[in-house]
Amino acid sequence: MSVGGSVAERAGAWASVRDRLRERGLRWTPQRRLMVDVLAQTDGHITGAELVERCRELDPATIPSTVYRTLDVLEQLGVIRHGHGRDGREEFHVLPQNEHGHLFCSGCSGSWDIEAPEASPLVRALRRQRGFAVDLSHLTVVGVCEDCSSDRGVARRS
Amino acid sequence: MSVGGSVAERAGAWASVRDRLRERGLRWTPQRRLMVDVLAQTDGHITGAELVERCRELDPATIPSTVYRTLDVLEQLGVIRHGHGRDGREEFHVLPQNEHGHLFCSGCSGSWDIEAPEASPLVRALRRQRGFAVDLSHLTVVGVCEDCSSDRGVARRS
DNA sequence: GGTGCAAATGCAAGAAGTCGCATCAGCCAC
DNA sequence: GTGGCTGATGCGACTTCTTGCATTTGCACC
Repeated sequence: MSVGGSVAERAGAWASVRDRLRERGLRWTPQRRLMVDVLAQTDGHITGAELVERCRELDPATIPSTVYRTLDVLEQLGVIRHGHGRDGREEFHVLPQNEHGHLFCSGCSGSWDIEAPEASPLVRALRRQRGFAVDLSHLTVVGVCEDCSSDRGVARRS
Repeated sequence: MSVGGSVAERAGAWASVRDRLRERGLRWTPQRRLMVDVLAQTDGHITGAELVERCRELDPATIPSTVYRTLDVLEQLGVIRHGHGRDGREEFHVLPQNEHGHLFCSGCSGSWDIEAPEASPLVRALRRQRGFAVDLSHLTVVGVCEDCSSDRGVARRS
């Protein structure tokens, strides 16, 4: 499920999608090929709506429900991982190498990654006290960043 | 912004909404009165859709956009606070006394509260390292609970 | 009790998904 | 190369909000 970091390894991960689908009795269709092409050119994050739009640029016949269903399948293969952004909308991490969460500022709408070491106090505490295994890629922490709190307490919708 | 915990204090908090609105030049309308009535009978959490439905039971003429707009206003008064549930849908904490976050299990869809002490390792770390002020009421941690991880790794949509 | 202005409402259209179902088409076996 | 099984697609309807705009109405002032 973990995928390497070099350009070649990333390309390999995408190239293997076709075979990984077939191994599971799933199919390699033109629509899925298009989506994989688009995702292979994407770094970091993408929302469902953005992906639909980019696919439509290449093939205007793209249907949203197909895109969302294929995203579910690709998530099962581990090549993407979904989370929820600051407004609760779905967001996908492409080729999640190092699982990470997100920090959102409700003042300036800024966004930062939270790497595993930074989250580990919480992750460890929850595991120890509740036996709960946190899905870090799914973690979104909302609050106010340093810059915004020194400005003033703007409380925008998040 | 913080509201007491006894029944009388809670009732008082709701009763004061009318005057708190007027103080700000805002209005007390039949629609808002209805919503406050419904919320006053609500413990803990409610989603926007649930609230719309309950209001409609009492007044079938209830319009969703009015409800959502009023929720924004009530949040500014501090009597509710919004967050995002496991599926990213909006969820409101009614009369937030002790700010808390949520833990969701993607296996069994179970939900637990995270109180401040439990989250404090993360909150403190982010404040110290980044000057970031976490909004705890907005925190939703997704993962797999003890029971589900001992069963097997069911990976349902979250 | 009336008047006027700004706030709220109602309505309609739109965004972002989600779901059920009939049809289509990969792909495995022959 | 063909056929058939089953997974995938396309489509339409629905959910949950969100936003713009015309109309209504609360309420402060006279």
